[in-house]
Amino acid sequence: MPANSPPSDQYPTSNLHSARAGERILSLLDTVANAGAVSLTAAASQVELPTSTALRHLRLLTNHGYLIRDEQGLYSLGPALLRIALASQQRGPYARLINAAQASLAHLVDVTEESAYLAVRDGGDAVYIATAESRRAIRHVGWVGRTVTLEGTAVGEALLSEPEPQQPRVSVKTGAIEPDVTAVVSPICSSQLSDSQLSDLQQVVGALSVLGPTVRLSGDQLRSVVLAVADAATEVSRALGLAEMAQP
Amino acid sequence: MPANSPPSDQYPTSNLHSARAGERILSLLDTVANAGAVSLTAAASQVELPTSTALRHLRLLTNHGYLIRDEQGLYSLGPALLRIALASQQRGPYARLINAAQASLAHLVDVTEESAYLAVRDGGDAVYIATAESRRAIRHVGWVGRTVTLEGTAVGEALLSEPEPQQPRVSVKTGAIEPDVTAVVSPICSSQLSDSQLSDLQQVVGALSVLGPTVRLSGDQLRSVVLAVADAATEVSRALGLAEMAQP
DNA sequence: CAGCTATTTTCAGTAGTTGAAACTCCGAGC
DNA sequence: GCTCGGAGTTTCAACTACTGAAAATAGCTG
Repeated sequence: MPANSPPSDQYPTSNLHSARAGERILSLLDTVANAGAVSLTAAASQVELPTSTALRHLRLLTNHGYLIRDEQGLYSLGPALLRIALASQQRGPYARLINAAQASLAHLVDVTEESAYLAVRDGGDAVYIATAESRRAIRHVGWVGRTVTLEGTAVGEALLSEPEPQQPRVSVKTGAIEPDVTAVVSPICSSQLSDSQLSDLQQVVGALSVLGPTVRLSGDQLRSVVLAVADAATEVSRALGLAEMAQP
Repeated sequence: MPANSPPSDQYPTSNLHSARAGERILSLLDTVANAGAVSLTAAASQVELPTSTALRHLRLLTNHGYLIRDEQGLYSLGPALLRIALASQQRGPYARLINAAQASLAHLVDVTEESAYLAVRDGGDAVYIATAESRRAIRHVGWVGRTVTLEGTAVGEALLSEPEPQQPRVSVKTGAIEPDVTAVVSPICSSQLSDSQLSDLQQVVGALSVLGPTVRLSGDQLRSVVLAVADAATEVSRALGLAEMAQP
């Protein structure tokens, strides 16, 4: 439960007034997205607003197709939001990252026999945005679209780490989110080459995770997974760089 | 270009005040989604706002992760939207539809050798929300997340048609959106069984489209595609009904 | 360096937003 | 059938959060 993603640091939050109406609208949107389907009163109490105010905002969102209201009066995500979200998945700035990572995710599954994920930062959280699933009977599934805090997690460590393109650091954590699950994560760097000077300033743009039951991730097995993840991350970073050449 | 989706009819638009700030924020989101990557001034002029006002709203969206701003100052869709997209694909009200359709989409590709899409209504437009791609060298791709008008298109005809569960009507149109592309579309019905009385009132909830180059869609080939699409649509409608039984 | 354009900040006026309260609707219990 | 309670909707006066012109700043280009 990543909370109603509060203004989230990471961005300088230069405060020229605080936009109350807007904040509230976005909070409501978040609430509905997290809950799946909410009633007016539930949503209102969640964001601590009088129902009359909440109703007005929810109406706005509904009139624009961002939400829909079913016959029982429950709000859920609407087609307009889906449109934008899908557009972002296909053509947005993350599309290239997802493309570049897909092959490496599959390869990671082949080598490690555990599920592999791609994660990016969203404020103070990490979101898993793509996956390749392990083929074993017991496996880690269903985290695509989920968000976890950056604090005290392996993904967090990776996403917040300093960019080190050549020798990516690998983070390993056990039971940070769920008990008996071990995560092996390495950051993906992109060479944001600023046009003016060719000195490319590196930046961490995502992370590759391998997630599996702790019992299968220890000793030699763990060691080989760590190496595989490190390799995969460098591979993706490189692929990203090449893609950048091709399509500026 | 579906315009900055204006309050869009279809919804009763009960007007208790008009929420200016909110309207503008949503317009800006739409603008960025359509444009892909926009500068402040471009976005501002698009929605006809002074840059100072636009800046404030764009900041809000950025602070919440709905947009991101690259080093050149261009705005594009942010990670929060990705999160919502994936969540909605898994748990949202369209998840069931997407699930029910996935198999039929794949089957349609096998049978017709053309790309197949699933579309739903969004105000006065249709949005393509899922696809299975043809495996032929020349094929229709990349329309997921795209929106087309309902007027004069085959999808439009299907989505606006009266629900006829048993014998779904198939619409065929050539060159409505792009020249040399033919669309074959059939509506998907769901039996929204209202709890009180068991008389289920049918409703069109989506549409299956097969899209391909006109040269390959004529004569006998076209005839067989029409049949395939009709079958697939009934199949999905049926699957939806069953799913409803299982998970109320 | 001068001149341009894009972006950011400031600030006073006011129109847009707010929420308590009153009202309606609907289902449950008696 | 009538009453009660909770959820949703509407109203409206109060007020503050929003607005946008203008001025300041940053970033290019010749």
